[in-house]
Amino acid sequence: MANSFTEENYLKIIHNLSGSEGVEVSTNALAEGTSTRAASVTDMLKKLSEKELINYKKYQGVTLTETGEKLALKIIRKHRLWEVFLVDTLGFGWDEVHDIAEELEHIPSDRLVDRLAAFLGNPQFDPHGDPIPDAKGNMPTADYRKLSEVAEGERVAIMGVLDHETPFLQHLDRSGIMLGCRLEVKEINDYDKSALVLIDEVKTLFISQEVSKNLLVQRL
Amino acid sequence: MANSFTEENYLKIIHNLSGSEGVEVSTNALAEGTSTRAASVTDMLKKLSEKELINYKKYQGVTLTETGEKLALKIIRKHRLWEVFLVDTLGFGWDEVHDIAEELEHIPSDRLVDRLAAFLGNPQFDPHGDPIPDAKGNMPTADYRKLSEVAEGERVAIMGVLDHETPFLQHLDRSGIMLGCRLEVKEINDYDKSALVLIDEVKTLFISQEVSKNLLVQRL
DNA sequence: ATATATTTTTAGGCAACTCTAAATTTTTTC
DNA sequence: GAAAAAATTTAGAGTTGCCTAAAAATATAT
Repeated sequence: MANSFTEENYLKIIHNLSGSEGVEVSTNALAEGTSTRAASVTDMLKKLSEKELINYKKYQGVTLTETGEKLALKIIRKHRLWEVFLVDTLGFGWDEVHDIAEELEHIPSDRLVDRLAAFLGNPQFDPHGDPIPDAKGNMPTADYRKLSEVAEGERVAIMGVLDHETPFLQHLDRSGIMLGCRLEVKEINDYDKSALVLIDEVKTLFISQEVSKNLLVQRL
Repeated sequence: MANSFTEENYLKIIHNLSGSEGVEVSTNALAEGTSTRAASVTDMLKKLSEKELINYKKYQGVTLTETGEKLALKIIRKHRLWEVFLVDTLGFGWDEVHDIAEELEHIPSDRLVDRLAAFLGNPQFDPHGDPIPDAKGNMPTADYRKLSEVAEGERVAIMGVLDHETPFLQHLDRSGIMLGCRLEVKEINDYDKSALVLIDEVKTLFISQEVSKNLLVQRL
């Protein structure tokens, strides 16, 4: 009755695609998320459904059951704690840790996770600003806005990113943008919605809407 | 051409059963080591042989090729480094880490291993006293003797264990025996070869031959 | 040196997870 | 509200790693 690496990945991806409201996830979305074919997804959905980890009715998409949700949160907790470890303890860049954490998240010892969390100081957010559920599955709350939704004149701090891909994170690195940076939105260009921002009171920079849509901020 | 979790386990076990002289390992020994049946072992040996990771001739046992040996050492390096991490960094007992390290050893990033080693201070020995190969596969040398081979009157330090199972390690914990302890062999009982030893100049203790055969020591 | 015991391999098969191709259901469009 | 398009499921099959039962090779013993 243990759950395989593959099953765990499905639960995690269903959770991520399902959002906080627990919306139905489609077979095709899962095929894309798992990099497999839709037919393979259907097979796995039957299996997860038999194990009562998901609610599945043919052609209707899936949601996690309570048990499935708990398992998903456990895996997400592990993934994010390992990311903190890789960045804070081992000195990896935030653009390098996703794939390694993807493997580490399936190591199955509860005691390991709890000790790791304690060693790291029970962090609430990972290196990309994503919340880390506690051992009971409670997510720290944090209502962030996208930088693209901030009005001219507002002063905000960068709290997270929505795009976790290496190219985006490296672009931020090259621009000198990192978590915790303080921004003042000086001007928003009417034509392309790019923003002129003052970073940490020292440097001004243009940020395209493409980028600002993927930056999460909090009012200062 | 990547190697699976299972293949890696075979290489590691072949290495461990093969000893430093690279002696042939039998199918049955592998069946025992992998907790599978001999027929399954034969299947896997064919596969590893095709990949040129082992030298295999039917009915003749197997040895590692140079490539196989390098891979095995890499896995052993990872296993032992993770054990150091679990004990030194996370505070696990030396009797608790084997199974977790057994999983962690298959995480595949070279950069991860190197950074982990650096973070731990490039340790040469794991919590059980086993040598940790460096990134090139060189084993630190250490010629230890078994405590059971030490003569009356000698003074030695405990450097490692041969039995890695939880019950043995817990027995040592309860007896107050740990790596680095200094022993003076006061007396060896003729009848059952048990030894009366003085530990760290403060405490005397009887050690059965069963135990002393599994303790590795070095002359002081 | 031959019979017996042991070890190892072959043969055939099962479970997990994947695939392609074809069939079915749902959604969209006119 | 059909017909066309898109999404999903079924059918049949491949790979990996495991199994049992039976056959073949090697080792042991008298």
